[in-house]
Amino acid sequence: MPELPEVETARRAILPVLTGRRFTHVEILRPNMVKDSATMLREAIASPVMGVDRLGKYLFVRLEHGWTLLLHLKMSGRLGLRQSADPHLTYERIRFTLDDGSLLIFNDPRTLGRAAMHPTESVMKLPSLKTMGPDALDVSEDLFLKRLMRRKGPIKRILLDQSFIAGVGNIYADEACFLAGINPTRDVASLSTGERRTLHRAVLATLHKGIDNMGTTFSDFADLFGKPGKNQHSLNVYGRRGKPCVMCGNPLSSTQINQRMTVWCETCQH
DNA sequence: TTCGTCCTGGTA
DNA sequence: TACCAGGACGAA
Repeated sequence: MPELPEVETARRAILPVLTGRRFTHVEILRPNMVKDSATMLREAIASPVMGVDRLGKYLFVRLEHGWTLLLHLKMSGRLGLRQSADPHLTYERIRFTLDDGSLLIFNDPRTLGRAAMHPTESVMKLPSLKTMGPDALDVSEDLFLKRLMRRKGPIKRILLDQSFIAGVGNIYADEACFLAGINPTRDVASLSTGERRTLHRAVLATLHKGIDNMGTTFSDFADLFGKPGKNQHSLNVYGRRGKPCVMCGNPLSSTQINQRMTVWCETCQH
């Protein structure tokens, strides 16, 4: 599931490939993934690429002439690069042809991913973006404490809320809580200042480790050339419900928060 | 605030 | 064959 580290890994991979190039063609194999912006996508796509930015889990491919190609990988999307003669990837949904003949592929088995073209000047006014909080990697301790002040409800739910900080998803939320030694079901209002600081450090450390490991791969995520990340080997709680805690050996607990599987250790997280 | 929906491959 | 995974959005 692409979260901030997977999206950042993708951004770093496509940045040198796309910058200065131009798309010559876009082939939309799944219209539901571009919704109503197919026409604009086809018309604006030929503008040269100036760069690739990221905010939370969104990628912004900056094009000349005031256009931004917005990509969200959602659950199972990944970007791939191949030559036209290479075999197809298994779930190719959108193919972007580059002016050197290579293909940037939006691969997505579940087709929940989205691609859209918007004028750069108004892209941040989109409903999904204008309420978004700061990127998790850019949040200082002071800002984290300040933004946490007004919040209540289970800590896990706050971490998943993209209007709080952007980029944390189910995997890294559970891992950050484990690293902080904080029970993800606890009401955020009950956290001491010290615990809030610890949680902030844990969120950053968890995300940076994910990036250093080139993302977490179960079945879907891989880099541009199909190489999987290796962060899945570093996970302490995600996907390990009922299994022994890596710290104390007691079986890990689980519950649903925000309809998301949440796993933690009753002994090590308070 | 909570729940359903979009989607479909993988697994039990 | 039924169920599960889940990010974001929209409806109740």
